[in-house]
Amino acid sequence: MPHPPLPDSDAAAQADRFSHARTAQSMTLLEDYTEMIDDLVRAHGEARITDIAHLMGVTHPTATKAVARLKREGLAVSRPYRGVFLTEAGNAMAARVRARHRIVVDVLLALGVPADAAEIDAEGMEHHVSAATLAAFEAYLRR
Amino acid sequence: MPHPPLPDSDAAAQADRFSHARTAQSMTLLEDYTEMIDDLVRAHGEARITDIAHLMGVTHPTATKAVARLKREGLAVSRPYRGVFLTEAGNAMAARVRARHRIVVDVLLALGVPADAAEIDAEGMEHHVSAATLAAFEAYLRR
DNA sequence: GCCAAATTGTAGCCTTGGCTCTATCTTCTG
DNA sequence: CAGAAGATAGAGCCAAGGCTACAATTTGGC
Ligand SMILES: [Mn+2]
Ligand SMILES: [Mn+2]
Ligand SMILES: [Mn+2]
Ligand SMILES: [Mn+2]
Repeated sequence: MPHPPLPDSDAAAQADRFSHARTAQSMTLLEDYTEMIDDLVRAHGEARITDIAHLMGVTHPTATKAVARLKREGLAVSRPYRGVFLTEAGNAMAARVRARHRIVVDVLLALGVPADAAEIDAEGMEHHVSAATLAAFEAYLRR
Repeated sequence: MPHPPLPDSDAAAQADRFSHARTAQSMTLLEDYTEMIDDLVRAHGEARITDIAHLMGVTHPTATKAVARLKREGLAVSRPYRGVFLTEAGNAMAARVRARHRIVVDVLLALGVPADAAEIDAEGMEHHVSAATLAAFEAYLRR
C-alpha cells in the first residue's frame, strides 16, 4: 500500500503549531498564579498560601509548589510563614494577563457567548491568545 | 492585619473555573491525536507511529505512549507493528474535534486575526471552547 | 532471498503538577 | 500567656507527557 507522504513543509508547519500550543500551555500556571497573587495583594495587602490554594481550587502543598516555581522563575518572592509577593517581572506579567483576560471575555460576550460560559472558557483560552490575536480582538472591540 | 475573606461563593466559583480549565486541558492530547489519526487514515489508509510522531512534533516513543492512552480510553486500537486505527468513539471524537477546530479558526478569521496566527492559536484555544461557546460561534458565523 | 534501512517497541529518566500525611510555626482566644 | 486552632512547610506518592538509548521487527533494494 503506497503512502505518499505529506509535503515536508506542511508537516513541519503542523508540528510547529502543536509545539507552540505546548509551550503556551506551560505558561498557564505562571500566568494564572501571578494574576491571582496580584488580586490578593490588592485586596488584602498580602497573598497567603491558604488563600491562593483556596482560590485556585488546589491543596496547599500544590500552591506551595507553584509558588516555588514562580520564585525560581523570578516572578515572586516569599519568606517562610510570610506572604507571597510579586517581583517587578511578576507584576508586569499580572498586568498583562489581567488585561488579556478581560479582552478575551469581552470578545466572547460580544460574540454572544453566555456570561458564565465566557468566564469559564476564557480562563483556559486566554493562554493561547497570541499578541497578533489580542491586537485583532482589541481592534474588533473598538470597531 | 485584617484580611476579610472573599465571599465563599465567589471563591468557590473562581476555583471551579480553574478546575474546569485543568480538566479541559487533560483532554487536549486525546483530541489532537484522534483528529490526526483520522487525518492520516483518510489520507493513507492507516496511521503509522512514525507519521503521527512527525506531525505532532514529538519523538516516536512519545507518540507510542499517547496511543497507549488512547487505547486505554477506548478511542483507538492497534496491533504490534501494525497501524493505529480509531474506534467508533475515537471517530466520533475526531469528527467533533475537526468541526470545532474549523469553527474556531473561522471565528478568529472573521474577527480579523491573521491566518497564520489564527491557525496557531486555534490549536490551543479549541480545547477550551465549551458547547455553549461553540453554539454562539456558529450562530455568529451564520449571522 | 538477504541484508541494510526503516519502523516499532521497550526500558528508564526527567519535570510538572496534582495529591495525602505529618511536622512545625504562628495566631488567636479565653 | 498558655493552649488550641490555623497556616505553612516538607516528605513522599502518583500520572502525564516529554526525552534518549537500545532492542526487535518489518520492509525494501539488490
Ligand atoms: Mn487562565
Ligand atoms: Mn485568567
Ligand atoms: Mn489542538
Ligand atoms: Mn486542532
